[in-house]
Amino acid sequence: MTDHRLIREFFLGFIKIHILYHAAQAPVCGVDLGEELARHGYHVSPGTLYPTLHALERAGYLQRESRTVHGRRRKYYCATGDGRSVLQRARKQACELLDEIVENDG
Amino acid sequence: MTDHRLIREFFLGFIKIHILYHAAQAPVCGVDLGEELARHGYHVSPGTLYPTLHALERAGYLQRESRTVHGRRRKYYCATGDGRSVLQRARKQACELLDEIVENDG
DNA sequence: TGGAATAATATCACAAAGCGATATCGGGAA
DNA sequence: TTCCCGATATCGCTTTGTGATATTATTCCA
Repeated sequence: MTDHRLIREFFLGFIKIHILYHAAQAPVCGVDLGEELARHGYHVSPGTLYPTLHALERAGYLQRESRTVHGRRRKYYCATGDGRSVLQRARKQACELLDEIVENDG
Repeated sequence: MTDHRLIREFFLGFIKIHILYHAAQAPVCGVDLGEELARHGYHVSPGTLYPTLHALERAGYLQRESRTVHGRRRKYYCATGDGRSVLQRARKQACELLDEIVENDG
């Protein structure tokens, strides 16, 4: 395993939490998410992004809606109630993680 | 995919960051880590924990040392310099994640 | 009106990880 | 020795990650 890959594993969960967060703020489509995540330094290829969206939808955390925007067909995703609870839980656990690992900044 | 499994995916990275953190504080062995993680609500089976330790060691983030404690043979892991840099980076990214997703607590 | 180009999403194929179950290893006790 | 047990290691199967490629659907322009 390359270093690059192992480091990425650390943050795959972060990426999913980001997706849930954005879908809780406003409906978002795949390309939007790809660009938004890239702005945060997470480079996600379509082969990762779309299957992730499908999995989150299957799990009932995202709801999909087809729209045509500028003549392009897009799938917009919005967090469901369940999705928002999971996001809330992720917030809590991320806080706890930080509380612990930041106290001694070695 | 069950909900349980998908939720766990969110936090697998957290678990690895925890491991790196504890190994940066003091040398730790597998059983210690299992118990410590359980205290934080992360239940990690040996089939996950030990391969993870091996991967972190192969990547050069952990250094292993065999010790005999109370007549039992244990492998203690300590974060290397590279491991500490990666941990530092994880801290930074976790902070950024929280800064974003907490600002609007919907 | 073709039909090439483009945008957005979906899928394929392979490598790798997650994990419960099971095996192994090594020291102590008897 | 032999058995036991704590600790670690590995197996086998399922699932995920991902770059590359395909599919779908619309626009543009000769």
